[in-house]
Amino acid sequence: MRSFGQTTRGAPAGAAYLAESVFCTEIGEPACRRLAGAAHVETVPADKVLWHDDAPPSAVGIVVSGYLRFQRHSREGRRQILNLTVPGDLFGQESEGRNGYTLESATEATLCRFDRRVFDRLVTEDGMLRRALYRFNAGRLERLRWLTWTIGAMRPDERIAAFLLSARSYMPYRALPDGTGLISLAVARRDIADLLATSVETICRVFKALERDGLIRLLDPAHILFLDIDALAERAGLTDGEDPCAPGPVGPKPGLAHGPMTLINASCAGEPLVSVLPAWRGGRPD
Amino acid sequence: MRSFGQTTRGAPAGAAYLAESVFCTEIGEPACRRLAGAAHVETVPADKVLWHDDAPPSAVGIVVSGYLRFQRHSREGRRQILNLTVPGDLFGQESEGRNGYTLESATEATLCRFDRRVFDRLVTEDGMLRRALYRFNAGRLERLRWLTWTIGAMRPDERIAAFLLSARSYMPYRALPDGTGLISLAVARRDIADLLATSVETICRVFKALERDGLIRLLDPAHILFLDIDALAERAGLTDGEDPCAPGPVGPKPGLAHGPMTLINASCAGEPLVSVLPAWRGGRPD
DNA sequence: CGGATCGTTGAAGGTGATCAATAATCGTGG
DNA sequence: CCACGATTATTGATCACCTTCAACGATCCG
Repeated sequence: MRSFGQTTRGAPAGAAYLAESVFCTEIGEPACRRLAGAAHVETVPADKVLWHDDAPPSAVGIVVSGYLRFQRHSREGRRQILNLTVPGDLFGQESEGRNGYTLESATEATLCRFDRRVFDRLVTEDGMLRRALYRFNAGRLERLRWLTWTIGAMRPDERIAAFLLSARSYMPYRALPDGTGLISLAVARRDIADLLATSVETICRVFKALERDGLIRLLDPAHILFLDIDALAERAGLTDGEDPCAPGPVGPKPGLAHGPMTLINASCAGEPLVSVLPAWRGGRPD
Repeated sequence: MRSFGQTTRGAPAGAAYLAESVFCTEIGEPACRRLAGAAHVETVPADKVLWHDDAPPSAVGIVVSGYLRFQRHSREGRRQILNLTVPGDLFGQESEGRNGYTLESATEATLCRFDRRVFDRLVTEDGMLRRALYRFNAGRLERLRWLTWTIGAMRPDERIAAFLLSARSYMPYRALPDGTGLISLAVARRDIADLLATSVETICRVFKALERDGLIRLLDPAHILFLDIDALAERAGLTDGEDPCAPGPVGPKPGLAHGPMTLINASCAGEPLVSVLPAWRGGRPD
């Protein structure tokens, strides 16, 4: 199932993926049909560079599954992730600036790419597509505001709690009947750290602290059971229960617009959860 | 000259301001003329709330002079400024999210406001205006990326040095023939601190440290003389001399599009600079 | 002149990054 | 199947940095 290390290509079969995506319903029937002709599906391994600042942004498309990181490096090796591109998101439009940005895959990812010329021409012709792009950019801006706010005004432990809560809307998450919830952290610690402007060690420690206090339970490095979501929100600094925005899907219905994403297959009732979890095989949540 | 504490209104006289603004050349002749009819100029004192999240965003317009802060407060009193709206910028479009954002004047500011209904109608009708709005949003996003990167990956002293350099393009700045430069910090320490996610004390100390090292000279709290711009860039973490983006004007020619902004009236040659500086009368750079 | 705000300076203390070591897991190859 | 190296997650200890608290001086406004 995992075709690591090499890139699989699928030609216009991408139409199938496209048809059921939120993006397609956003841009309307005609644009979707014309785009489907110029689409092809591609699966890239983790940590693959999609483009950096000098390479022209030949890539436009939507993420079918997996996660991309839009980031910037400093000469001293420091890194800041500015956007986590999640399934359903559009990518390739970020290339406005000529700064040292890089777009990489954070996990193995399946992408539905469009030919850029076709895409650009369609943008000039189709008003509905333009409006959708406008909304996407507005969503990007709002997500970045959330991130900036979180990094600038929150302590690391608050950031991490807030991130966990927000991740419910764009990472495999299953609310269980007893009020708890099971989440699958799709990206590595390092990426979470560089997104939240902290260190992997701090993330570990905060996770353990949250577990000590009975807010979460660490099943394995990639799976966390939320035991007390309200207390978690308390930790995150928001007295109101719900997170406002956070790096989630940018579509019109954030939190619902998952697109093709496999949910965790967990038992429903009081059954021991660990037993139904796939052994953590590094290959991240399936 | 300073009508502090009360708000002065000027009716359609705003057309004059509008005509010479970058914004107007951006949106084209016809849109500009129609907008001028619905424009009126208003001068607000510092620290005036233009809107917060519950109040409908009745305000749309461009900043003629002065600075606005787009910010978010936490319950514990922490604040993060997410955008510094500078002369020439469009404001009032940020209101997408329903989060706890606030738009306030950071200094006394002169605004050219548009009737929102006229503006919205014009947006639906005029494609050139729409394209200009798109560019403005793209610029906003790029500026926020710079801020997020700076806060997340830089140390406080690096942030402050980078901020000083970037401020050259959107605050009163005068390059002097001998290679130095004189800048007028238009906003208070507190605002700089909350923009860069640090404290006013740290800003003071870093300023003093930069002065000790001969990079700058503190003339008075609002005026700084840049003595060694290259070394300043070095401190800012960028080995390349120039700052890439930073919170500057969002127009097509960042750094040049000052619009109506008074420059520092300083002597040109080796004359003592302090003598020509207006005594710092709290009222910020005129 | 008195109150308020802002900027500057000093001291202290906590916090989180950094370094270092161990454990666990995966991929490879035998 | 097992050994091996590489990568990642975890845990511990140390320390520098920066925030916080406090006090003072300067300026503005009444």
